[in-house]
Amino acid sequence: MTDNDHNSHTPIDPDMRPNFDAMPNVAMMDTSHVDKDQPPFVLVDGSYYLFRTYHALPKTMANTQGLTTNAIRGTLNALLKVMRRYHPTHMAVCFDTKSPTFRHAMSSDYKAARPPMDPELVEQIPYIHHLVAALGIPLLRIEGAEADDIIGTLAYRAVEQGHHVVISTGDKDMMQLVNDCVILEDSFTGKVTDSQAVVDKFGIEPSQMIDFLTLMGDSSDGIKGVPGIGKKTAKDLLNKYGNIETMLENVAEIKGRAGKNLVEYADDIPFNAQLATIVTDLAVGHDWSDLKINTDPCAHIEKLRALYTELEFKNELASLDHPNHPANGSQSVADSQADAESQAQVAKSLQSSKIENIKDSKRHDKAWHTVLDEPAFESLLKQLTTAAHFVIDTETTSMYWREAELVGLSFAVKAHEAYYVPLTHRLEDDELTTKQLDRDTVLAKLKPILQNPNIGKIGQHLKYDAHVLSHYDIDLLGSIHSSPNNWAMDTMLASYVINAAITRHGMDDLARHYLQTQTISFEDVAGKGAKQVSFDQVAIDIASDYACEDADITYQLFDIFRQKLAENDTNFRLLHELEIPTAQILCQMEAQGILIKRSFLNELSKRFDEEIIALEAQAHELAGETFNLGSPKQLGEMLFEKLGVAGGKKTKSGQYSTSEAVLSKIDHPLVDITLEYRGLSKLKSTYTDALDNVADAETDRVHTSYHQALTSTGRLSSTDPNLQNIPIRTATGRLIRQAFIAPKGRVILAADYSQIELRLMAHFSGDKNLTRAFNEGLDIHAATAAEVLGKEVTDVTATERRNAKAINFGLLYGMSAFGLAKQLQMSRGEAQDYIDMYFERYPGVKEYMMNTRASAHEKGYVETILGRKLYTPDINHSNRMVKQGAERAAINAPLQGSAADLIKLAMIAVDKVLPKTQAKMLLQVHDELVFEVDSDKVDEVSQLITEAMQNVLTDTAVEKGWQVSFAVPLLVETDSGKNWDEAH
DNA sequence: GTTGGTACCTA
DNA sequence: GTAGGTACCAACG
Repeated sequence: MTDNDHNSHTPIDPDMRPNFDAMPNVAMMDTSHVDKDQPPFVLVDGSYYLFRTYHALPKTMANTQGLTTNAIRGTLNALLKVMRRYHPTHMAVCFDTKSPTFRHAMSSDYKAARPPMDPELVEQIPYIHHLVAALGIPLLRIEGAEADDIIGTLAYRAVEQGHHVVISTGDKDMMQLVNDCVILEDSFTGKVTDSQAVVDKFGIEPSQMIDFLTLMGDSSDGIKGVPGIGKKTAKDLLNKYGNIETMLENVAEIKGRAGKNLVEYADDIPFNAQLATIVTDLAVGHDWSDLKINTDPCAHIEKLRALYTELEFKNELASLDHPNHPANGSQSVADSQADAESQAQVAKSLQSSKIENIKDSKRHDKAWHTVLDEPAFESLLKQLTTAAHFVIDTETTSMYWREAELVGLSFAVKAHEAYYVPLTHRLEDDELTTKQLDRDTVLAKLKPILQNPNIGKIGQHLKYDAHVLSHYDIDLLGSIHSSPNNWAMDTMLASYVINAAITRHGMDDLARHYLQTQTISFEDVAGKGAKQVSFDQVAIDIASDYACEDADITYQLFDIFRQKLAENDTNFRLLHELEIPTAQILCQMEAQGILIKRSFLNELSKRFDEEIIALEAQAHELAGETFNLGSPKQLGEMLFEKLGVAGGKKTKSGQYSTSEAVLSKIDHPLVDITLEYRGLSKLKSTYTDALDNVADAETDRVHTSYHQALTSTGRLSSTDPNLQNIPIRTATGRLIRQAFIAPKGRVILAADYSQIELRLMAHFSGDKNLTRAFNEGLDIHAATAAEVLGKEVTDVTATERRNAKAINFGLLYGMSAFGLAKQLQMSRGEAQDYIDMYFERYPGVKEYMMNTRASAHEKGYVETILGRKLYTPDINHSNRMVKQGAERAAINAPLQGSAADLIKLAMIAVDKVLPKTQAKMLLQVHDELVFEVDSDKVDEVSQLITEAMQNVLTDTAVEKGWQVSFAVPLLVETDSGKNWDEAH
C-alpha cells in the first residue's frame, strides 16, 4: 500500500530550531472572540491511539491473513467516537513520521529510551492511514515534525481564527495547550480534560504545564528535569512563584535539595523547556478549507469497502450496505460483533450537525470522591434526597449474593462524578480504614432514600444489589418505577432489551461496547486466581477508584440507554413493564428458595454410590484390567481397540466417540454397564451430592440464581445450582424431583403452559389446520399424525404419534431432513417425504418458516410477540453451515422468545394475585412455574394461578400497553403434591 | 489452576 | 434441528 496524497506537505527541516522565544502560547491566548456555537475543530493525535490501542487491546484480533488488527480497530473506533460526539465539520488526524525532528537534533537522549516498534504494529499503520483517508478526514504527516507540533500549530491557528478546539489524545504533555476554548479528550477512555481538570490533577494551570514538565522531567520523552524536584515540589514551587523565571530570581529563598539543584542545573533549564514545549508556529501549509471533512458518503465508499473487506471487519462492511441497520447504533473497541458506523451514517450525523454538546466540551473532568467524614456524607445525602434519580452500586465480599457482605456503597448523580462510601474495609496498614463511617448509621440514613419510590434508582444488575441490601433490611427494588422525569433503570436489562446479541451485558462489556472504555477490572484491584482477596481487603483509595468508576460508568450508560429507549416505545415497555418487574419477582423467588429433603438425598447418594462401585467392578472384570470408566478416552480405547468391538466412530478430535447415540447401537455387556454407570454418576454428582452441598445449612432451602440477561431469546437461565434441568424423563431421575418438598402444612404446586411454542407457531403462521386443532382441543401430536397420514385421530398408532411429535418439535427447531432422519432413525429421503407431506397439510407453517427466514436475512433480526427484537448476527455469514445454523435459530427464536415473554408476563400476573393467599412462587422452568401453597388452599390458589396465566394476553399485556389478538387459547395445566415429582 | 472436549440433564 | 448448565477428564501453562 502507498500513502495517499490527499495531503502533501513540505517537509520541515530538522536542523531548523524553532524560535522558542517568540513561540505563541496557546494556554495564554485571548479567547473572547471564539464562537462556541459552531462545532469544534477536532485534532486527533493518531500516533497516540496507535500505541495505546495496540498495547491495550488483545493481539489476538487479527484477520485470517494473520494481520493483527487491534490498533486499526482501536484507532478507528476512537476516531468515530470523537466524531459522533462533536459532529465536527473540520478535523485533522495527525501522525508522527519515522524521520528525525528538531528534538532529535537537539538531544541524543530524546525518545532514545523507546524500544523499536513491534512489527505487528508497523504493519497496521498504513491501514490506519488509508482508513482515515477513506472516511474523508484530512490526514497530516509531515517529515521532520511530530504529531504534537502539528496539533499545537493548528490548535493555535484555529483559536486565532475564532474556532474552539477538541484535541483527541491521552498524552498529558498536551495539557499545555488547554485553555477556555481548547480541551483534551481521550477517545479511548472517554476522559475529558479542561483547564479545571488540569488544576484538579496536578494543582497547576495549563499555562504552567511546560514549566511543570521542565522541572520534574519526563523519562519517556528523555527530558531530564531537575533532580530532587518531582511532581509535588514542582507544583508547590509553581504555585508560589508562578513560573520558573520568577523562581530562579528568588532561588536564594528556596530551601533544601530543590533550591540547591535549581542553581546547579539552572543552565539546563532552557534546553529542557524547549524539549517540553509543543511547537505552535510550525510552517504547516494548510488553510482552514483544507481541513474540512469530506461528508459526501459516496466519495470514498468503495475504498472503505475494499479496506473493510481486506481487514475482515465484517460488521462494518455489512453496515455499508445497511446504513440504517439497527445494530449500528454504537461502537465497540474489542468486540468483534460490534458494528462500526458506516460512512453514510457518519455523513448523516455530520449533516444533521446540531452541536449537541457545547456543555460537553466545557465539562469538568470526572470527579470521584471518597466519603470519609460526616459533612461529606451529609452533603451526599442532600444530593441524593433532591435528585430525581441516581446510580447506586454496592461493593461486597462475594459475587454470590447469598454470602455477600456489604463493604461500601457508590453513588452517581450525574455523569463523570461519583462518590464512594467505604464502610467495612479491613486491610491492615491502611490508615483510611479507621476513618470509615459507621455502616449501620450510614444505612439508617440512606434507607428512606433508597426506599423512596419518588427517587429513581439506577444500577447495573440491581437484583444483586437488592439482595445485598435486603440483608440490611432495605428494600431497594420494591418500589421501582419510572416516570418521564424520574428514571429507574437496570442498565444490564436495558442493554439486553435493546440488543441481546451485540454484546454481553456485564458492566465491563457495556463500557467497552457503548463507551469505548476499558474499565478497571476487579482483578486489577483484588488480584486473581488463588491470590484474589475479597473487596474488604482492598485499600480504600484503590477501592474508591474502582467503585466510583462503576457508578460513573453506570450513569453514562444510563444516559445512552435513556435516549435509546426514549426513541423506542416498545423497548421502553419491555424494560419497564416486563424485565424490571420480572427482576423484582426473581429477587423474591431466589431469596425464598425451595425446601429439599436432605435425608432423602443423602440416602439416594449412598444408594447410587453403591451401584456405581458395583458397575465399575463389573466393567473392570469384563475388561480384564482396571481403567477409568468415566473417561471417554479410556473407555473408547478399551471398547474399540483392546476388546475389538465393532461400530467405533471417531469424533472430530480423533477420539472414539462413546456418546449414547453410538453406544446404544452396540450389543455388548460393557456398553450396558457404561450407560447405567453414566446415568447414575450424572445423577449423583450433578444432583444428589450437589444439591445437598448448596442447601442452606439452617433452613435446608436451595436458592438458585436466575440470569436475566444471558440468552439470545429472552429466556432465563439458572445457575448455582441450575434448577431448570432437574431430571424428569426416567424413573430414577424423578427420584431427585421427589427431594424437592414443601414444609409442613404446605404442598408443591406446579403450573405449566401446554404446548406453548406450538400454539405460538399456530398464532404466527395463522395456519388453518394447526389453529383448528388447538381450537378444538385435540391431542396435537395425534392430530398432526392424522392430518399428515389422512386418517382419523382415533386410528393413529403410538408409532405414528411419536413420529408426528418429532416433526412438531423439528418445526420449532427449524427442522432439516437430516436432523429429522437422525431423530427418527430413518433415511434422509424418508424424512424428506414426511416433511413434504407435512407441509402439504400445513401450508401456513411452511410459509411462516420461509417468511421468517427471508425477514431475518433482510432485517437482521426477528421479533417476539411483545416486539422484542432478537438479532441474528450470523444470518448472512459466508460459511454455509454457520448461515444455516443462524437460519434455524431465526425460525426458533420468535417461538422460544415469545414463550419467554409470555411466562414473564405470567409471573407478573401471578405475583399480583398471590399475596392474599400466602402462596409463594419458587421456580420458573421456561414454561412452568412452581409454587409452595398451604395444603388447604390448593384449589383456590390453583384456580387463581391458572386464570392469571391463561389470561395474560387479554389482561396483563393489555394493561401494560400491548395489543395482541391471539389465534388460539392458552392452556395451563396444574397439579400439586407433597413433592415436585407429584406436582408435575 | 485454567481451558477445551465430551457427555448428559432440562424446556 | 432450538435454547441453556454442570461435571469430568486430559492437556496445557
